Parts: sequence; structure tokens; C-alpha cells
Amino acid sequence: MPKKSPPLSVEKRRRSTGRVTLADVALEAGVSPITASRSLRGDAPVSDDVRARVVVAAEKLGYVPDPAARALASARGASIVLLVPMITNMVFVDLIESVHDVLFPAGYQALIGITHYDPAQEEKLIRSYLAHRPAGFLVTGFDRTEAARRLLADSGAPCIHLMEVTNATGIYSVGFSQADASAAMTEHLLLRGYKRIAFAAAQLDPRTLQRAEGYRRAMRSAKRYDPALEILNADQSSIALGGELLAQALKRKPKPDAIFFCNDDLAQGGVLAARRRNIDVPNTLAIAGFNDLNGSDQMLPPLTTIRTPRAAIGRTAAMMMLDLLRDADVPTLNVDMGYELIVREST
Amino acid sequence: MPKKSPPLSVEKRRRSTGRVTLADVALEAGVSPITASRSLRGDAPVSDDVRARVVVAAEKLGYVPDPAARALASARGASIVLLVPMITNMVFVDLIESVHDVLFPAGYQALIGITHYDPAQEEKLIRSYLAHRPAGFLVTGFDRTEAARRLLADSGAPCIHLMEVTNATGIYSVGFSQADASAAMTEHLLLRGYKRIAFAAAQLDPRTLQRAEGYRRAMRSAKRYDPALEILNADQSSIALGGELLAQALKRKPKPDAIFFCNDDLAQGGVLAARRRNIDVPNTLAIAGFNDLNGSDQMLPPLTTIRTPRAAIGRTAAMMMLDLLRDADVPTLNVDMGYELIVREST
DNA sequence: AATTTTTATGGTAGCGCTACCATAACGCCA
DNA sequence: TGGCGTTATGGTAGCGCTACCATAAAAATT
Repeated sequence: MPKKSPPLSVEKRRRSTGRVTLADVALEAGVSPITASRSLRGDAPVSDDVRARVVVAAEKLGYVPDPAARALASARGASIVLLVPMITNMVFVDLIESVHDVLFPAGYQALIGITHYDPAQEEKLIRSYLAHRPAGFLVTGFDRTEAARRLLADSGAPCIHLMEVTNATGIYSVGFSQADASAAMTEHLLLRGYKRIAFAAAQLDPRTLQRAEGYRRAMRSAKRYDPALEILNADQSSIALGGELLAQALKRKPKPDAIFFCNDDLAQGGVLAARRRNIDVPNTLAIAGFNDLNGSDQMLPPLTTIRTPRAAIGRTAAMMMLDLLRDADVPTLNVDMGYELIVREST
Repeated sequence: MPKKSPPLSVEKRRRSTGRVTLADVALEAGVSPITASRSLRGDAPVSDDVRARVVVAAEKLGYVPDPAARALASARGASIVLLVPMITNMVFVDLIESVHDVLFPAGYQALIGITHYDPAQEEKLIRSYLAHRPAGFLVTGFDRTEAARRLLADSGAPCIHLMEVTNATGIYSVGFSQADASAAMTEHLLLRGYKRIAFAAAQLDPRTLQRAEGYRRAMRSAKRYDPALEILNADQSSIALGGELLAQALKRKPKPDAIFFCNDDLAQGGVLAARRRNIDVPNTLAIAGFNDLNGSDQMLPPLTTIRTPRAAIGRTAAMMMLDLLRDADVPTLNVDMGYELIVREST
């Protein structure tokens, strides 16, 4: 007769977390855990009645899959990294929101990284996010370090570039031509009869520089390009800075009769400053912006601007990412979402 | 003599991911994996030279811990859930950024959930985020379902409430008194000699209603409260709506000589609309806002408002969360970050 | 009817890490 | 000197899930 019962009690389960696991669901449905896993993921041949039984069991027990376990076992998680330059710029907030609104209902968690317009910082972020085994990457623009590019390529996770377009092959991108949009605005001003059109920009990130390029292209082909009319400032863009750039522009020679600001923050500051100085907009001076931010239609006068499809870009890119992940055919590598010239009273 | 060698080749490693693991680091340092784990986490007794050896080995091999494996093994991940009502409101963007800036360098990933001001949605989000085994929760305000409250409590993860303060015990919160701030602005207007001060609000979320309460309190104690001067609108707040609310306010009887908008979006729309109608601000009509958003100082005239410490709230709460997680003593349960009355020309 | 191919299911063994327990080595005090 | 706590390290066994392989049954082919 044994002196002692075995040290393990009947219900051992050393570190029970109380969580409903896939094994519980499988038991309830009378199948093996693997079959349950396949039934719930739907990526393998499972008979319809088994799948239904598993789904019912999962529902009944309130089963919620564990993302950590899933990521560990499959070497690919349910998170998608979204790298943006900053979030104090509403353009990127709109982007984040639209991406989130598509990915979250599909079961993916957007991990937001902020690069502060610094390629080195972006590279560090990519390195650290790779440890999370993300399913994919959504990155802003094409300007990054060679190492970052290689990290992304080697990760095996799909990567979509946002906000700009390229005609490079084998690259996924969703955006619009910043240069074309900027040229279109410049042409609008030329068509309205303005002759000395200044271009005022801050931040000087890649997209801002592309806009400058579009402005130059349009001005040159109208034979009106004059480098003296470019006001480029590396500081961070803000409404207050718009007023300062307006003051600087008005001191230039020749004195501009129109100012095209590279974004609406600056342009809003510009119209407010003009008003403060009793400058007649648009008769003495036209003012144009870029992005059509909230409030631009309420300015005095309402602001002529370029409406950029940032929400549509986010949505489209997120849906493309989902297609890539369930590896459906994704034929369109580069999607140009266009832009829209919004003419209001400021020009 | 065995006819066949065993089926497993020397280097089996069925599903090698190529990743540098803790075991690799341990081997390099000549210790066991557990000791390596302890050395890198620093939460257990390890001799200094062993710890140093492990750190060097980790550095040399470029070891990056796997968050998924860590979460799975420890039933507590390195992510912190941050639930905000929306991100198209700059107040919450500032909050997100400041939280992120503290948590990310400390090795925590902020998971951002958007509740759309809907407690039911928030409850769903909490349920789904619990599957991620977050280390903690940062939530906005106190208004939530009973089930959500229980889920948070049962999770065992610390929870800090943002933006408001309470004197309930055993609850962590970092914020300020919305009602007091609102009352202070109302008193400022009364002191300036305005008598028929309207309160114009949109969205009508809990914090907006607290501001309304603060307004009422101040108006009542000055014996000037008149329900006819409250303009409450459930639509989403925007600059354009501010103009509409101004128009509505001016039709009320008695006709207000000041309008206190519950936030700066509306107030900015208000001053712009007043300007458009050639109303003299502040002589015919004073306008005040709340939050001190970007651009309010550039309005015509610059806007009197309440500067809310949202960045400081995010920072403080995030640091408090880090303290709670390394379970240092966190004596201050409710932190009032205060507010600041910014008087400009609009009042 | 015998064979191959396809389809549905299960068994096993990890993914990389840490909780728990055990153990050895080192004091400390009586 | 022996018992007892304390400190540093290691062994083992999972956390919950899925990749890989095997196998049985069904269908298609010869």
C-alpha cells in the first residue's frame, strides 16, 4: 500500500491562466485542437459541419484567440506597423484613422511609429518593430536608409509606401503626385493672372520638396520662374509661421502678387496675417494652400487649396495590405489616388 | 549493428527562424537561459559579473527579446492600451503623443483604441485588447459601462484614468477639473463686465457636460444664470459649427454680449464668423474658447481660452504607469494637473 | 479491381520565453 | 560544529498556438 499519493494533484495545470483556450473549444466541439485551429482560421480543408460545430463551441465558450501565442507559433503576428513622420500634422492623423478603421475590424492591430522625419530614427523603429513579427509594413514615402530598405525586404512582410507614387516596379505604393498637384495649383494662379507667385514652405521634408519642384516646373514653363520668390524655411510648420513667411515674402523683390504655401497650416496663418495687415486678399495678394485642412473653408477669405486624398490613401493601402496578406492577386502595384483643386475666394 | 541512422539529422531545428534567441545569448555567456533572462530583466538576484557577461553577449549577438514569447510566458505583455474617444480632435493627439513619448523608450508599445465616445464600443475594445495581455490600461474619463469597469478590475492590470479627476479612493487618475476650469473662464468674463454670457457647446460628451456645469455654477453664484443662454448641440464639433452656433446665439433673447464656446474649434469658427458679420469682438461681443489649440493665438482677434495640460497629463500618467508596473510605491492616486487661463484680445 | 490522387483529420513537437521548484554554496548565530 | 536561513544558479515544464508530418477515408484514375 503506497504511503503517499503522487505529488501531483488531479488537477495539476501549473500556471493556469483561466483563459479559454483552443483546446477547450476543441474538446467542446469533439475535434482535435488543430482541426479547431483550422476551422477558425479557414485556411485549410475542413468539412462544413465540423467547422460549424467549432464555431458554435467557440461562441459558446467565449473563445478569444491569443495574439501572442499565435505570433509565436506562426512567426507572423496580427499587427501591422504604420510609420508616419509625426502626428501633430492632421494629414497623418487622417491617414492613421483611415488605416485603423480598415485594419482593426479585420483583426489587425496597427502599431504606430513616429519617425520625426528622420531616416535614422525610422531605421531604428523598423529594427525594433521587426521583433514584434508584424504581418506587414505601411511606410510614408520612399526616402529611407539603404539598411532600412534591406530590413524591410528581408523581413518577408509586405510593405506599402504611402502618400507618394513611383513608377519603379515591384514596389507597392498608394498616393498621388505631390509635384503634379503643386504644379496644378501654380497653373491655377498663373491662369488667374498672377505673375509674381511666391512659394513659401517649411519643414522641407521630401514631399514638401516635391511640391517645390512642381511649382518650379509650372513657373518655368510659363517663363515666370524667379528663385527670389522661393521662401524655404526648415522650421516646423505652424499657423504662426505662416504669418512670418508672409511678412518675409512681402519684402522680396520682386514683391509677389500671390503666395502659394506648401500646406494649409501656413496658408491659414498667411491669410490671418494678411487680414491683420489690412492686405486685400485676393486683389492685392492671392493666397493658396495645400491639403484642405479643417478650417480652410472658414478662413477670411476662404482658402483656395489642394484637397489631398489622405483618408482614401489610408483606406486603399490598408485594403491592399489585407489582400496581400491573404495572398490574393494584387495586380496594381502603384495606385495614384489623384488630387482635387479647390478654388475658393483667396485667389 | 543498426541498419539505419536515426531519422533526425544532426541539426534538426524543425522550424528555425534564424532569430537570435535567449538560448544563444546564454550559450555565448556560458550561463543557463534562465540566468540570462534574469540578467537582462534585472528583477532577480544575479551576481554582477554574470550580469555583465550576459549583457555583453546580448550586445555582441544583437539579441532583441521577442515580445510575443515574453507575453506568452509571463501572461503579461509589454503593451499598454490607450483608449481615447477620437483622434481627429487635437487634444487627444497631444495626449497620444506624450504617452507614446514616455512609454516607447521604456520598451512599451502603446495600443491605441478609439471609442467614438461610445461606452459600448469601449467595452468591446477592452474585451478585445485583453486578449493581448496588456500590462496596463490608460482610459479617458470615468464614464463607462459596469461591465467595462469589471473587466478592467478583473484583468489585474493597472488602470489610470485621464483628463478628469475624482476624489473616489483606490482609483488612479491624472487630469484636471473640467468644471473648475470652465467656471474660471466664466468668472473671467463676469469680471470683465459681460452680463449675458452664452455657453455654446457641441459633442456633449462627459467632459463637455462638466464644463457646462462649471459655467452654470459660476453664472448662478453671480445671479446671472439664464437657461436661454445655453446652446447645446449634439453634432460633432468643428470650426464650421462654431459659426453656426454663433448665429444661433445671436438670435437668443436676451441677446448675449459674450459667448463661451466649450472648445477652441468652435471658438475659432465663432471669431471668424463674427469677423465675417462685422461684429466687433470683443466690444460688441466677447468670445472665449477652451483648450488653447494651435492657431487660437493667431485668430482675429487672438482668442481668450483655457490652456489645458494634456501633454503633461499624458506624460505624467505614462510615468505613473511605469512606476506601477515596476511596482514602486505610487502614493498619489489622483493627480490634478490644473489649467491656465490665457487672456487674449477676444474678451 | 488495383492504383494513384485528393481531402479531411490527428499527433507531435516546437515557437522563445519565464514561473516554479530544486539545489548548491555561502554565511550566520547559538 | 551543526542547524538554518539567505543568495546565486540551474532544471523542468509549460504559456497557447500552429507548422510539419502522418494517416485514414474518399474520390478519381488507370
